[in-house]
Amino acid sequence: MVKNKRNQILEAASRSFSLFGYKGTTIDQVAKMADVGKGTVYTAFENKEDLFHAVLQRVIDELKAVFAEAIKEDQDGFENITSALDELHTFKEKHQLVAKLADEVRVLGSESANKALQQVEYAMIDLVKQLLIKAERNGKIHCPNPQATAFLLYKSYLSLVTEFEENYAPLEKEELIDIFKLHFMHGIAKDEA
Amino acid sequence: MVKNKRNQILEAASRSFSLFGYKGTTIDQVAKMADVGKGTVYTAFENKEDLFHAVLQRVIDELKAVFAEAIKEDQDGFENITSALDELHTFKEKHQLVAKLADEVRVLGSESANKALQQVEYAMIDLVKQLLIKAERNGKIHCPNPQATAFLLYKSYLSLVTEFEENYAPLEKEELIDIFKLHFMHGIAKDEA
Amino acid sequence: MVKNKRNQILEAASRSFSLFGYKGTTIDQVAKMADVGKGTVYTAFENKEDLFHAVLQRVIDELKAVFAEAIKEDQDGFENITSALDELHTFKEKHQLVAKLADEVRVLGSESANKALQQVEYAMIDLVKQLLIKAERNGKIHCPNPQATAFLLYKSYLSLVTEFEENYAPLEKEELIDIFKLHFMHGIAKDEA
Amino acid sequence: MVKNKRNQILEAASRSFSLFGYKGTTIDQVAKMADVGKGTVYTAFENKEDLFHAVLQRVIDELKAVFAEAIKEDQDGFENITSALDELHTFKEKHQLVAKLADEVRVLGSESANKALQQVEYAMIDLVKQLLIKAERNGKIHCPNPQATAFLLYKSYLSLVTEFEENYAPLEKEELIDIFKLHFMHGIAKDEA
DNA sequence: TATGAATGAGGCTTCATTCAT
DNA sequence: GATGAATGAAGCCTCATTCAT
Repeated sequence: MVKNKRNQILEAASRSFSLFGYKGTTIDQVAKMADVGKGTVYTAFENKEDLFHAVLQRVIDELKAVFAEAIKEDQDGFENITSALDELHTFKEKHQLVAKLADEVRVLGSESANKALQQVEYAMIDLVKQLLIKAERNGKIHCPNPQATAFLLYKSYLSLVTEFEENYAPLEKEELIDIFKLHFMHGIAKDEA
Repeated sequence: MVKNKRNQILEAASRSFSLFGYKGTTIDQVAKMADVGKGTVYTAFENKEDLFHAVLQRVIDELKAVFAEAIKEDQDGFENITSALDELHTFKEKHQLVAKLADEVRVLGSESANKALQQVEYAMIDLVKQLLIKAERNGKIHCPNPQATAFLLYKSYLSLVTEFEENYAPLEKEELIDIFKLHFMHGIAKDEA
Repeated sequence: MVKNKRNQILEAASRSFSLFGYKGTTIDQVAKMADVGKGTVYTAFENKEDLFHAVLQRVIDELKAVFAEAIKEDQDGFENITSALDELHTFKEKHQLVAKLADEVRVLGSESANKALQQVEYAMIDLVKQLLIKAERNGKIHCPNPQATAFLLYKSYLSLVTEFEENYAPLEKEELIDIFKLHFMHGIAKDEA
Repeated sequence: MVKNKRNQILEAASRSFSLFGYKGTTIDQVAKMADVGKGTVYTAFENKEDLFHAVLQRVIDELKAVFAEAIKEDQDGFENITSALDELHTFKEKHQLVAKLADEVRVLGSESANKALQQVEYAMIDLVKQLLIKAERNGKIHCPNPQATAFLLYKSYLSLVTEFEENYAPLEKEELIDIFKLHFMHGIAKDEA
């Protein structure tokens, strides 16, 4: 069962990278967590970086799929940020992993891993951008720099579901959506000068 | 001149940690960049972690000082986000370093370094929070969850001056301020339903 | 063959510790002498001290075994120092190693190694003491301070087979026994024949 | 005061070598204990080994002097082992240092240090040997192998005042003498009283 | 194909020694 | 002459990777 072992390893690596980061993950760890021999890791993957790459790719693919779904369903263009975030939120853990790996990659950054990771981010941010553009065309929002807005939305979401939860307070999904509505949709200024 | 060599090393370490991260930085590297012998690093610092800690502390202290200034000058309470960001922006590089180190620490996190870093973030986010609360009392803004808002403002700022610039486009200070005004002060919704 | 490599290393370490002492022995040395890679040493032993400990333990165990034999065979109680020394002498090299390691341990003494080493010495000296006490009860010898006598016998034996041989003259087994008979038997014998 | 500093260092090194051994003694340690700068050690001594050598030499010289005295006073030839040991015992600490250094030297043994140390031992053992020979000529003792006997006497003395005291029980001078009388005098005396 | 014992490059740290002040 | 900051060789240990079974 080639695929089976490979998946065990991928799963274990995913968990380990997420918990301990790239340098903090040893092949021994992964092998043990996957319940396979150390050598087996090297029959399934070229080397540590290749394994990292594969973990990344899997997350990327899953997230892309979610977004492909999301964009199909959203016909009105960002009208209901609520449901979009709702959808997004079902993959909170995946995003948390992405955030962790992004840290890693920024820090240790083998070029290739970096590229792979940026691919996800680009894809997701670009998707948000498309939604924003559509929404503006529909006259729903005012958004002169959709690139920056999309970037901010995505990054803010990540920050909230990773660090904020960790260091300040856990957030219910409703609170999370409220925060987004407040800040991005409406703004905090009381009387708009 | 004790302080001189120590500062050379601190400076070099700062650059190296910023570029390659904690694990990615070797003492040999630092020594070479500081143009001192490897052993010299160990006359100035107990060990690698101590050096890291010192780099962190220096940034922390500088940032704390900036913020102490900033809060004094802002008498109206967040009225002019413009000038606040302006002030903040003079320390862009320091923040970029903090962001990098924060990644490191989150990933490799020796407890002590982690504590030190959170201290800065707490301090800065708390400071923003105070400004927000004051502004709300003055009726300038509507802000039901100042903690979250402060967190978002700080993190968004960091994201923009680090990753956004790196991956998408460099931002002029004016653009940066515009982005903040647009998103946080006013919001992007055209007619608020 | 796990035990095989482990034994190669143990053997090599034994020789190296014996020749160059603890500090004077490098892991590289041991690895080279054992004809294994440096890393292999660390698959078999936790660290250098652990290796030292293991070497010590092996000698200890061997010597304990010899003594267990010796005491069984001596039914008359130290009557025939000749045969006792004879027996003992078959492990001359081991004792020489113990002496060397004892020097090391006294000098560099990690507590644990020290404990281990004293265990052997205590065991062996105590055994001699028991023999002395038995012999005295049987009226064979006069020995008011068996502790001191046992200590002296053991240490003298060690000195003779290590330093004396090294610095003055090699000793035939018969000479060694003669020396002991002369100095200690005649000294401690109650009725002088 | 050249001699003064040099003596401070010699004194400090003596203590440190005695306490921590050769490898266990750092030049920093010695400098601190001598209350001089580290560099000063190198103005007074060529290098660490030279310092060690000097410490050794000083002990050697002192002990030689004691023995020179001892042999003059003993006109009867080993008749009164009591008074000989008595004399010897006033230099117990020196002997303990010699024992410690001897361990060191055996372990780390630079040839030169080894030679130096053996010189003391040779000198002292030889002196004992002369006494033994004289005593035998006078018909006081029976001693077919004075070399070995002298060696044993000296080593036994050292063992008793170092290890035995440390590990078993402190010895009063009287006890020590009794032990020697018991083991060696009665053993080697021709006519057993 | 799966395994894990074996490997060695590379990193941190210590400390004897030098040299500018 | 005295000093101690600076140095780098050398030692211990980790871990990605290989290879014989």
